Amino acid sequence: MAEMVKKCPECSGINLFWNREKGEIICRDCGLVIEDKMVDFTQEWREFDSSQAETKRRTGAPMTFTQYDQGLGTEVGQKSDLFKLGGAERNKFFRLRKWQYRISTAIERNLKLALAELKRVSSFLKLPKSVEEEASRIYTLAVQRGLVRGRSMESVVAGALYAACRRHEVPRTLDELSEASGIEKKEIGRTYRFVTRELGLTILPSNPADYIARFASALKLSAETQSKAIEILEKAQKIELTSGRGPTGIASAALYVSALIHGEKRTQREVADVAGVTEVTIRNRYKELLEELNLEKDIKKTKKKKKR
DNA sequence: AAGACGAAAGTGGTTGA
DNA sequence: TCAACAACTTTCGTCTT
Repeated sequence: MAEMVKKCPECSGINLFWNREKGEIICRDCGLVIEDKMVDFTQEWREFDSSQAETKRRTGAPMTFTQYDQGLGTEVGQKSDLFKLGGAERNKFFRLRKWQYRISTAIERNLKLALAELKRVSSFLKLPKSVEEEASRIYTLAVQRGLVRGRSMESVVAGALYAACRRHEVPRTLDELSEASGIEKKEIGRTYRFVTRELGLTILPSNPADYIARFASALKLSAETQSKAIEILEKAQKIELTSGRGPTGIASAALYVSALIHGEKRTQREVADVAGVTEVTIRNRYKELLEELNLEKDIKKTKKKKKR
């Protein structure tokens, strides 16, 4: 009995990702959340002032970084504490509370705006919830360390998202982030580097294989072609053809070759557009792949097959 | 005619003195 | 801080299918 392979109902991709913590199954190709056990009936979470917080905030809320203070706030004292204090102490108390209020409202305001923007960009790119959560966490940390100062809020948001994508092995290119957020590519790259360095986030160099699934589905290539492309990538990595080169270029070249081998030819132009690189780059990588992995025979084989 | 190929010049980013 | 450098892009002419 053949086991049923789960497919994404949206794009029928097979590259599904099970996020155990959140109980979600996510399609890595199109970002669709396929199974989400926690049906979300929650009310609108935004609070506009502390009185609304009283009515809108629910006790026992899950701690989340998409909420500006992770759903948990700290305040300097309550009025009832005042009875315990003397005059000088009392003044100090008010001063502290005033400052606390000022600082927290400034950060709060920033976070509310930023997280709204973050959600917008995230949903535009159809990113899974787990990535959005991670990005929110990164952004929150960045704000707390004052890393946003001197930079536009949007660019830090984009940088945080970019970092979160890489950490969750669902990389998006800088171009995609740029399109979604309206921030220049180099600006995103800069804030991304800055933020990750300052926060000491370790980011693995992105793996070309992570791009394959998404590019392949955009080009409507078969699953066999996909796995062949990944196979090629692995070989290429072993002989260190991949180091130092842009991961998208390598991924697209591998995909291009693999499509040729399986007789599902796509033009260099098509692959280049999807991957966000130029034909020239594909050609260069493609040439290297052919030379180093002697794949010519595989391609010739499929050509002969076609003639018959 | 379209796609593939390759050369040449330009760009943005990294590295090492 | 500056220059050398590698990767990648843009542009354009030529070859192949």
